Amino acid sequence: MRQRWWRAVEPGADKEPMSVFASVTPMFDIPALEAEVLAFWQEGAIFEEGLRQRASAPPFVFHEGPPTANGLPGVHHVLARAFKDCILRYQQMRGRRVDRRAGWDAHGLPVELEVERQLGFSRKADIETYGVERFNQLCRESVSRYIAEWETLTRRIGYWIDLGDPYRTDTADYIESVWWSLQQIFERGWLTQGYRVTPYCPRCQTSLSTHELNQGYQENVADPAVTVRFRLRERPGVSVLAWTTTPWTLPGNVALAVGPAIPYARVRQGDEELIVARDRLGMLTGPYEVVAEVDAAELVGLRYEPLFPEAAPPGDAFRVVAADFVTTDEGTGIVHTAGAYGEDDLVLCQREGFPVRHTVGLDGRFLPEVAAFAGLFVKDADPRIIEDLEARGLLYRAEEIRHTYPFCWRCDTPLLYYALTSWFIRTTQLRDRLVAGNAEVAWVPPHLRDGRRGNWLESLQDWNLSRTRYWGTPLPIWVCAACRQLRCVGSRAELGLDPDQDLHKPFIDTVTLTCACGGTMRRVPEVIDGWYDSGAMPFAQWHYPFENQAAFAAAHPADFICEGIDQTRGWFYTLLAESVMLFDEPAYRNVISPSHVVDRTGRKMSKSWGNVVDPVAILDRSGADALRWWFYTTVSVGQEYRISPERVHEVVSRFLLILWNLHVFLITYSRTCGFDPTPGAADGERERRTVMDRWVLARTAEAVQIVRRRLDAYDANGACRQLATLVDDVSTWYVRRSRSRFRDDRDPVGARVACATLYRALTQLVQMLAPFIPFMTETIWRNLAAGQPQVARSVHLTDFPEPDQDDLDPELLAGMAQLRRLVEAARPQRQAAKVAIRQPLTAATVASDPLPAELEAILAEELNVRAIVHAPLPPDGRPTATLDLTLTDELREEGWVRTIARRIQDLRRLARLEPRQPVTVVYGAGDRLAAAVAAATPQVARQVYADAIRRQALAPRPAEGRVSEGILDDQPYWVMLEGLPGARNDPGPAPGAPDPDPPPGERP
RNA sequence: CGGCCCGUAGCUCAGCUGGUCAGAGCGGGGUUCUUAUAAAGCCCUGGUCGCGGGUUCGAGUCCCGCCGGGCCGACCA
Repeated sequence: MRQRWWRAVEPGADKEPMSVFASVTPMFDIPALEAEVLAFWQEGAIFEEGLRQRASAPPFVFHEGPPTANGLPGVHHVLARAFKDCILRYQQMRGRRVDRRAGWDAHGLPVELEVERQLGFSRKADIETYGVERFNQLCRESVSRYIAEWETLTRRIGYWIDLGDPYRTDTADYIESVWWSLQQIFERGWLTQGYRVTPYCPRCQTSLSTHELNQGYQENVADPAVTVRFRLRERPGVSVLAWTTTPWTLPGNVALAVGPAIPYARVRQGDEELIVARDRLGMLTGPYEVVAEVDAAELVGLRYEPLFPEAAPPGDAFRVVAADFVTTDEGTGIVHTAGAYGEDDLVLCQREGFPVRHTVGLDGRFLPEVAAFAGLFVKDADPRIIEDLEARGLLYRAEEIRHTYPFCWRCDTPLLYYALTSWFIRTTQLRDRLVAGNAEVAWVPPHLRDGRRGNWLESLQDWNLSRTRYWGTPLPIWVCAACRQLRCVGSRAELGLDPDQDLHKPFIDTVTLTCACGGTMRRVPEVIDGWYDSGAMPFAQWHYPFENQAAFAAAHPADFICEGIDQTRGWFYTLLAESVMLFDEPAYRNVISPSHVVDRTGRKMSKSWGNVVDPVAILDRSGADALRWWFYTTVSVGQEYRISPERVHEVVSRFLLILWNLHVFLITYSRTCGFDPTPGAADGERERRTVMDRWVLARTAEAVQIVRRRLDAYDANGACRQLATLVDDVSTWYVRRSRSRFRDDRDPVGARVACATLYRALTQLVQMLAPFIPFMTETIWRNLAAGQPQVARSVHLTDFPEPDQDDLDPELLAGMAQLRRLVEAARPQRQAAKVAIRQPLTAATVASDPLPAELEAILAEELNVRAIVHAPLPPDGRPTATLDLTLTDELREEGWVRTIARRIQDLRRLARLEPRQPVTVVYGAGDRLAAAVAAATPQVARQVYADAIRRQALAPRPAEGRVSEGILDDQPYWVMLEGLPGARNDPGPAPGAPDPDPPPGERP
C-alpha cells in the first residue's frame, strides 16, 4: 500500500511515541499534492466555511469582471485571477467578509460569431433565414457550454470564487436592471439617436464602438492609393488632383476640400494643367512647369465633373470647398469627400448642404445606382474602379500603400467607415465627471491612472451603444409610428410582462405600446453593446433597483477590481462610465491591472505563430502554486510576462521545494526531540532562546509588518519579494546555523526550543504565503497542525499574522546584517589562499561597529577563527574582516580531524543512514594524522554517531565497501564505514542499508 | 503626431522618497559547506546602469534633448 506521503497521518497510527507529528517526506509530485488539497477543500467545504466565519464582518467588496465565455481560457486569464485571488484571500484573513460572486458575460457579438461558425453561416441574412429565436437559443447554450470549461480552470488554479450562484448578463432580471439604467440615462438626455460615420463591419453588419476598434488594428495592410483627376467644369484642360486609399468611396464623391491656409499651384504637364498643394508638388510624376500660384480662396466654389455621373445624386454637389481638416502630410493637399464614408466628410457635407447618400449597401456591396459595380464587395471593386478610371483618363497615378487599418476584432473583416443611424451615449458631455471619477481611483501600477487611462479619457468619443444584431440586451426604446415620439422603457412592468418572460429578440419585438397620441409604438430593432452589460454588473447583478437595494448600497463602490490592461477601454471604462452617469461616483476604488503575457522572446502569443503557452500543461507539470508565484514575482505588475514552461518550473526548485523541506526538517527533528507545539507545552522555553532564535523571530515579525503594508497597498510584488527573502533567510541562515541544535540529543530541551522557534516562524511564514500559494501552504499547515484540535483545520481559515511586538528587534536585525556582510567579506580571502573554511584559523581582525558578544561568537564560528581582534572602523565606514591565514601545526591537525569527520558524514549520507544509526568507522592513515584523529576520537565519535573508530593499516586499503580516500598535507588516508558494503560511488542505496522509502526520521 | 512604460552583467529582471546601488536569479567556469533540501554558500563571467547635456557636495535614482523597444491613442481622407 502506498502511503499518501504528502498528508499527515492520523496521530497514533504512525507517530513517534513522543511526537504529535506524523512523518512527511521530501516532495516530488506537486500536481498530486494540489489535487489532494482541492479534494480537501471540496470535501471540507473550506471556502464556504471561510465565508461563514466572516459573515458578520465588515465587507471587502470585490467585483469579478465577467469573461465572455466563447472560448477556452488561456494562460493570461490565470494571470489576472492570480492577482485577484491573493488580495481576496488576504483580506479575508485580515477579517473582512469577502463575498465573491462569479459572473459571465453571456451576450454579444463574440457569442453570435461562435454560433455562426458552428452553423457554417457566412452572412447575417443566414441568421434571419435560420430564425432568430432558434439562433438566440443556441447562443445561450453555447455560453453555458464554455462556462463549464472556465469553471474547471478556475478551480484548478485555486481561484476561490463562488461559482454556484453566478450572475449572467442574459437573465431577465439582469436585462431589466440594464433597462432601468438606460431609462435613467435617456431621461437625462444622454442617450440619443444620431446619423454618424462609425466603424462598421460589413460581415457582422453592425457598427462598432471606438473601444472595440482598438483591438482590431492590423499593421502593414496593403491598400491601393490612387490619385485622381477631377476635371473642372469651367476650365477645360484643368484638373484638380485628389488622393485616396479607398477607391471604392469615389463613386460617392460629392465634393473636394482644400485647406483655407494652404498655398496651391497650377502646373502644366504635357497638354493638361493640374492643381495641387505647393507643398505636394513632389508627388507629381514626370516633369512639370508651375504656371501659377493659387490661393485656396480662388479654388473654393469651382465646380467639377463627377467621376461617375450615373451615380451622381440630385441636388447641389461637385464643388470645391474649404475645410480645416485638410493637411499636406499626404496626397495632394486636396481631399476627396464622400459624405457617407468619413467622419469629417459627413460633417462637411451637412454644413455645406451637400447630399449624403450611400453608394454601398449594408452588406458592403455596391448598390444598383452604381451600375458599373453593382453587387461587388467594395474591396473587390477597388481594382475594377481603378481600371475604369484609367480607361477614361481620369486616373493620374495608382500605387500601393502599406498602413495600419482597422479590422473587425472578432471576424477579421476589414472595417468600413460608414454613415448610419445609431444610438449614442453622449459621454463626451460627461468627460469632466469621468476624469474626476477616475482621479479617485488608485491604480497598480500607479501610472495608469493619469497615463494611459487618463489620456484615454481626455480623448473620449461618444459611446456608440446600438448594434444591429440579435443576441444582446434589446435597446428598450419604443417609437410611435404616428408621431415619432420616443419612449425608453425601464422595467418589465411598463410593458406588462411577467417576471419569467424572456426579454430577448424576437419576442420583445412583438410587444407594442400605445402612444399618448394614440399611435402604436414599436421597439427599435437594435440590441446594445455587450460591454454595456458588463459595466452594469455592480447594480444589475443585484437586480437593482427592483430588489436588493440595501445589498447594492452596501457594496458600492467596490474596494477592488483586477483585470488585464486590455480592459482600460473595456470593462474598466464601462464600469466607470455607467457608475458616474447613474450614481455620480466611480464603481471601484482600487485596480490592479497586469500587463500582457507574451512568449519567451517577447512576442504576442497567437495560434498562427504556434507560440501559445497552454496553462494546463504548466499546471500538470509544475502546479498552480508555481504558476501563481511566477506571476507574482517574475516582473512588476505592468511589465510584460515572458513566459515559458521552463521559467515557471524554476519556481519549484528555487522556492517551493525549499519551503517544503523547511517543514520536513522541522517535523523530522520535532519527532526525535519530542517537541509538542500545543500551547503551554513549551512554557519556560522562551528564556532559553538563542540569539539565532531571537533573530529569526525578529526577522519574521519584520516581514509580517512589511507584507501587511505591501498588501494593504495592493502591492503583491512587494509582498512576495519580502517573503522570498524571508524563506531564504530562514533556510540558508537560521536553519543552517542552528542545525546542530535540532539534532543534539544531549540537550533535548535546547532542541525543543529550536523546534518551537522554527515552528513559530514557519507557521507565520506559511500563513503569509497562503494567499499566494494556497496549495502547498495548506498541506504544510495541516502537517504542522496535526494533533492540535484547537488549531484551524485550514490555513485559509486563520487570521493573518500580526507583527509580534515582543519578537521585534531592529537592533538585532541590524547587527546580524552587519555580521553577514563581514562573513561575506572574509570568505574570498580563504579562497585566494586556498584555505578551506573547515580549516580553523587563529584570528580575524574585524573593523566594524561593535557587535554584541553573542553575535561575535557566531561571527567567529562562521569565520572559523578562535579569536576576533577588534580594529577601528576604516575611514570609508565600510566594515571589514581580515583573516590571519597563518597556520600552526595545531590548527592543521584540527583541520585534518574536521576533514575526516566530514568524510564520515558524507559516507553516512551516501549510505542513507538514519540520523542516529550507529556505525563503526575504520580508517587508514600515517602516524601523524592518526595521532590527531586519535586525540579527537571522543568528539568525532559523538559527532558522527560512531560506536567505535578504529585505525587499520594504510595499505592495503579495503577492497570491499564504500571507501573515501584523500590526501591531507601530503598524508594519504582512507576511511570507511564497517559492515556497509556497496563500493560503487553512486549515491544509490547500498545493499543492506535501509530502504530509502520510508524516509529518514520515520522509524525510531 | 501625442501619451505612458521600458532600455541595468550572456539571459530574465530588482533597485522605494537622490548619498554602501552597481544588485538577484538563471546559464557557464571554479570552489566550499552539509545526512532537511532533484539543495545551499562563495568566487569568476571585471556591466561607461541606452546616448548627450543639466541640477546637486553627490544621480540607474531628479530635469531636458536624442536613440531604440513596447503599449495606448490620434491620423490614415
